[in-house]
Amino acid sequence: MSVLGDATRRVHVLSPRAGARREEILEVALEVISRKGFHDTSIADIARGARASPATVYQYFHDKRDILLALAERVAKSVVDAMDAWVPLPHPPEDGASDPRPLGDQLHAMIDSRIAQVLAAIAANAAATRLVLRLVRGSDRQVNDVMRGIDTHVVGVIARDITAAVAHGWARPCDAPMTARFILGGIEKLIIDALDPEQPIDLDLASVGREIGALVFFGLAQPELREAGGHEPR
Amino acid sequence: MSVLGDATRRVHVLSPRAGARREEILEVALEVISRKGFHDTSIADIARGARASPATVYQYFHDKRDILLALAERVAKSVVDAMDAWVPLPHPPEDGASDPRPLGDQLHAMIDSRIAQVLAAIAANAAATRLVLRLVRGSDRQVNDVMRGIDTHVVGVIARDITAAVAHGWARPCDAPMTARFILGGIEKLIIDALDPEQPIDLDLASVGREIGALVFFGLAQPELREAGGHEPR
Amino acid sequence: MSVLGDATRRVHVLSPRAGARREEILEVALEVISRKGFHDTSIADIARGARASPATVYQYFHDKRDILLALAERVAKSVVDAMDAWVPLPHPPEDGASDPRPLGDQLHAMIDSRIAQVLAAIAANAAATRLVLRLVRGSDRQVNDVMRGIDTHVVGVIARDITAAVAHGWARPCDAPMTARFILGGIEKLIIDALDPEQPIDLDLASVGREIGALVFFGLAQPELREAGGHEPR
Amino acid sequence: MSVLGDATRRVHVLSPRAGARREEILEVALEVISRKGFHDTSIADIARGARASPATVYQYFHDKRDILLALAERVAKSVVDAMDAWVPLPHPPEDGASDPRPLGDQLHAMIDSRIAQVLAAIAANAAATRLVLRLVRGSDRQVNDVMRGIDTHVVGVIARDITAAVAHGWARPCDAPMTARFILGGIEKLIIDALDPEQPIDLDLASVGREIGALVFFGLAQPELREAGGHEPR
DNA sequence: CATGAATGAGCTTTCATTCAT
DNA sequence: CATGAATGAAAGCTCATTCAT
Repeated sequence: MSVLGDATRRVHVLSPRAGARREEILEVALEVISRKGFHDTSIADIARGARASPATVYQYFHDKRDILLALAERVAKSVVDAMDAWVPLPHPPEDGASDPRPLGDQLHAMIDSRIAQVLAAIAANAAATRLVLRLVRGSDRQVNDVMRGIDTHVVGVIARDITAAVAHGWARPCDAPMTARFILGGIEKLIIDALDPEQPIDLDLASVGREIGALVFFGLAQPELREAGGHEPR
Repeated sequence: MSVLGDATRRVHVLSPRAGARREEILEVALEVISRKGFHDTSIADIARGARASPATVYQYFHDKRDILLALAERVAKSVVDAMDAWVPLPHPPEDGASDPRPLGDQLHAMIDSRIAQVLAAIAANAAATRLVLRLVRGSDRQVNDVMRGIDTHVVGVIARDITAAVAHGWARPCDAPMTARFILGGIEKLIIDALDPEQPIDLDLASVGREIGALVFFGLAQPELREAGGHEPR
Repeated sequence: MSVLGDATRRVHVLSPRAGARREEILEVALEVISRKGFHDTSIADIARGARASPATVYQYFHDKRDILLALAERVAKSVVDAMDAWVPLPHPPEDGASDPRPLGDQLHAMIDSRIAQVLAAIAANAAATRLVLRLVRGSDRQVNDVMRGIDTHVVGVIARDITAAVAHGWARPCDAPMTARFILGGIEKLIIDALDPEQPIDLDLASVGREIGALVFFGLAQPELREAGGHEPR
Repeated sequence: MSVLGDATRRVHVLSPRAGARREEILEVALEVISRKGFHDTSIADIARGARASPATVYQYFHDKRDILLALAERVAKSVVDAMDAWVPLPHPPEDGASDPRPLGDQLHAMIDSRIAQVLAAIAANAAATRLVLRLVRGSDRQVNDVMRGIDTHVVGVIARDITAAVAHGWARPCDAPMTARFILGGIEKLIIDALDPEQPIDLDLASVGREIGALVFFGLAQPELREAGGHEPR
């Protein structure tokens, strides 16, 4: 059920030094592979980047594929950690207040903030994100599984938010997982563009958050909350 | 400005017979590459599929890359054609009517139908779609350009719809291109899943269209149209 | 049951030219491998010997191991053919004669001639023999099987001779397969020496035949035949 | 003239502790190499078996080849020792007796006993034997020399026996070295089969000794001794 | 136009061996 | 004395690409 594959495959427990070296190589691999793609990256490329010989790389990884897998698992772990961190957020906003307007505003603000958080996290890990977006539906079974795992996890968290909102009467009933997937896909698409090295559209994260937030808010909120939500988000 | 690269690269003007052979090879290439990926597909694979020798393939394509490019352009052309066909749709719905309710319904229905059209087109060209989704941000410059071209075109058409709707006062003001891109990304994500050969979620196109249509309608429609749009779309 | 593996593994039916090239490469491989051993022979070595590039070698053989296997099968075939050729020999010598002496002589002569034939055949195929003797109990399963097949076949033919001789009352009863194996081993040992490139004992085939022939004759013949068999063999 | 290479090559004089470690490593090496073959055994394999690191192995052996050489010399020493132990046996059997029958019997029994001894020794050192039989005509000059040395020594001992038997008038005149080599080869062949891990023919050492003993006895004994030798050997 | 044959270039991978700690 | 770490060197293998027929 875990998104991460078991790491017990690693030959031995690595000494601290060796662990650091391994990490270093992974860092380089992430950078190069996310830039050139897996197939166009040779072990020599990675070794060169880590100022080591190809043979050295093979002391830390069993395979070329093993590097990719380690990378995928690493990214998966960081994504899962990040998501788990913001899970507790959706507490019922201001139950004491009777005025519906603030509620709508609060909901809208909450959505905006979520989206902004995702965008910020992604912007901070451009290489990893690029890797993930390149790896989508690659040809390696195990890596695919890890990637699907990330996806499932993120979708799950978003869907849970939506389900909660529906349960609270804030959002209209809908197919939460499908909607979550749609929203995630939309966000990813915008990010792919922002990360495109050829055409660096200087994506203004704040405005993206506002636009998408509005779409999602109005698209999902119950009528009585909608009227209030249009003003001054964030 | 054209999405398609110029075809003057083609070695010679091909005789009708030869043109057919070329098409045949492309057909095979599309099938194999969309299934195994570009790097894991060898010229021999393609030649074998076309019951020809590798050398023969080189009489129709200059490069391995050239095959991919031709494929991309082919797909681009078909996408553009498809999009151009449904562009004329967004005529102002029932200008004569003064009742805002039908207008909301009509808008909602229109959105649903658009989405359904896209989904249907994609479902009918699974191989091409898989290819496109695998090719996203590949490492080849020219192919990238073509892919971006497709994207830009589709986004443009959607954005034009949105802009029109805003102009007509049906939709609230928004960043049309960004919103269009978001919507396209969402749809693509759902499709990626549906096409995943490992986990063939039998995607019910009708229900997808309804869900996404609702989200988009409520997300974009002006308040006075919204109340009416919730019923019986399609 | 056949000593030879099935040759259906070969990718396609080879054109005459290609068949010749393949044969040529095998020839070189036989020479080099029998001289340097399998592990110390690189594909480059073989390619060089055949005035081709390593890649060319791979057009005719799937593997490095495949070359060895083809070689083993080739040798197996030639050995089997050779053995089958002399099988018909052991017809009952001179049934009409009542004098036991000529019978002993004839038997002894027959044995000598058999041994001489084997030695001659081996001497004529020094490289193949060296290969076989180096390959004994190698680490490849399939090659091992082929080698064992050769062995079994040769032992079987010799054992049949012995069994026949026992049935005719010429030889004393004995464990024919074990005896056959012992004789074969003895002959092989002498050959190994003769082929040793370091210490080329100029093995006089005639004298070897006489010595071993005598040992075998006296070792197996029935008492009444023995007395006669000591003179003028061959 | 010694079968053993000179041991002066050893890097330093080893302390008793170190000598034991070296022995331990050799033990492991013998086991692994005899099982997998020299080329398919890595230093890491040996080190792992000895619970040491590859670097440690290099403190006891100069080379990978050096291990093999040490192993060969070790085996050579043990073989020579074993042979030397049974050399004194062929004392003239019962000179006082005038009856030729017991003499034939005794000779036959002696031969059987010799063969049985060899077989027993080999059965007790399966690994070493397997190693020797795999090493036959390998590609290393020095190792080859050692192996040839073993061979020469064993052949020499057997040949001396034969020569003595001829001198005593027990055996018919023959080419003793060649005959000795033939006999040794025959025995080796039977052993190779018995040790084949794929096809473990449960070789009954007693019956092998009897069969081969009879063949050798009848094959070599003078006519007047033969008649007597057929009964109850051993 | 088709293709059998050949290959240069390059890649992944292994392993004996060294050396600073 | 032991070893973790590093690597030079080489091997096997693949494949896009060319060319004479």
